[in-house]
Amino acid sequence: MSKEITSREQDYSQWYNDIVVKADLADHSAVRGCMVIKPYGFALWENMRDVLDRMFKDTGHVNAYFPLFVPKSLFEAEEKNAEGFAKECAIVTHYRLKTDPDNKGKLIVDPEAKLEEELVVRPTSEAIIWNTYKGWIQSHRDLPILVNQWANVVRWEMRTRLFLRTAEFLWQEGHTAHATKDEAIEETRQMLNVYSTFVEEYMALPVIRGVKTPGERFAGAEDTYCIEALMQDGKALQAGTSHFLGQNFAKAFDVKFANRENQLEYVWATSWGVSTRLIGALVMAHSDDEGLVLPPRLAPLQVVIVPIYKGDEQKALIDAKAGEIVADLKRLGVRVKYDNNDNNRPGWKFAEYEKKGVPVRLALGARDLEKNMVEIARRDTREKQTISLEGIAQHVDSLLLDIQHAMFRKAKAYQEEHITPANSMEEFVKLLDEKGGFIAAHWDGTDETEQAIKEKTKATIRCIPLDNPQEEGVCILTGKPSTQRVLFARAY
RNA sequence: CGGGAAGUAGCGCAGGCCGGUAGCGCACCUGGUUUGGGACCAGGGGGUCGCAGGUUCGAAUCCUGUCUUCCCGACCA
Repeated sequence: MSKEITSREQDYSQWYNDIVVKADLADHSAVRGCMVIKPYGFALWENMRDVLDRMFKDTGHVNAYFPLFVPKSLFEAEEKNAEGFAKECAIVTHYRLKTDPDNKGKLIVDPEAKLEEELVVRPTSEAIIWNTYKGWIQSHRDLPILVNQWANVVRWEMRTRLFLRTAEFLWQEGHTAHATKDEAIEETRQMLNVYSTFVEEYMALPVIRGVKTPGERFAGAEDTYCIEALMQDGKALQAGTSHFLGQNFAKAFDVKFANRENQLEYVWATSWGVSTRLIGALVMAHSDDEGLVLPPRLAPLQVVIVPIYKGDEQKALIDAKAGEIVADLKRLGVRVKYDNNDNNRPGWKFAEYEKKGVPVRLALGARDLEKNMVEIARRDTREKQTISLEGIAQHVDSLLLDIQHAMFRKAKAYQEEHITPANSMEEFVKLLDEKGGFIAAHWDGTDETEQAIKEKTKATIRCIPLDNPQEEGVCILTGKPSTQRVLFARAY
């Protein structure tokens, strides 16, 4: 049992906080609700970012950068979007400080330096981007525009948690413009697929792809598609969203193009994003009471080699052998570290690298060397075995792939076990309290019913799955007819 | 933003009622012995007691304000 990490059983929230801090992913900062992402956590984000960036480029997108500040008049142009974010905006009202005449050495806001128009710190960039696109688009030949930006955004949250909900976070936001509705819808769905592929194949986390109900939809969107993942405590987490924005922003910012018949039409839009919240999902989906468990494809460090020796003579021999293994692994593209720091003993290193979620550990001692063997331990199952050093690099490389797949299968099995049908409110509440996970239930399709269920149970409709089977039934709350089950859950 | 708890060395905590030299464990530094699951011995360094005011001869301790974190609630496209 870890000395530093609260067990999941004892306190799931504290367990999560402990992992994030003790595995060196992030820390609280002096700014309320804002975190410092530490080098190890940022390395993880960089790996995620690099994979996603490649996937975006492979689907024809290019990167650009738009300002942090949005003039209030632009921000309010798309009314629904503005209203949706109004309550959580940070606003810049002044541009200068001055020395406090009554309190030497202190600064005050200079009342003379009030901005004529306030600047909203972007909670998302649709407004500034669509204002810009207006100047980029005249003809159908200018379309589509397929732009992504990697950026920070600010949402003034009341209650924050590292990675899951912070006042400032890092994300990418794709903003595309299209000549036709169908093409925009196709883009929205394509990016949803990019996200689900990334989360499943790289994060080893199965997701449900679906569409949000009007009540859960992005403000200003016609349709919000999402991927929903399940955490170990049975709560759902929205891992990514892709919005079909219709012509809402084109109309708000007057963005028209001349079609082939030289008639002016409003442009069709999408936006889509994933954030550092994915790191929170990764932690909560796979980790255990010993610490972080990382999927090999994203782990900053995939393999650590720990030497076990008595005296400098043994150490020199082990150093030499480990050097060969490191070189072989690097040739295979494996991210490996040989930790022969003499300040810590092997047991300490074992615990340390388990805490940090390194997928594979090799322990190499004098005894092993004599027999040409090595002890190999996998982080996901914590299994250990002693195997031959012959072909060790290839063995490790294929073990990394095994771990990647095993982590996905385990999470997939958990997800499948936690999608449960309910046919009455009693059953629904009992399942929520005792089992958690997604509950598939009939719903009459109204916002009122959705809200009523939320107030009663804290569960929300996470999504209506794509390709959802159609099935006659009655709403669990109102008894009105329904044609399909939707997925409810308590969520982050 | 409401209700509760907390903030003292890098980390975890004691001290606080009852004001009077700021402590313990881990970590850190030096030396030595060690090294197959979080080593041991000896010596040593490190603090504006979250911050700002106030009471007092004197404040970690009492009073007021404020900031940050955690838990519960409200909020969360």
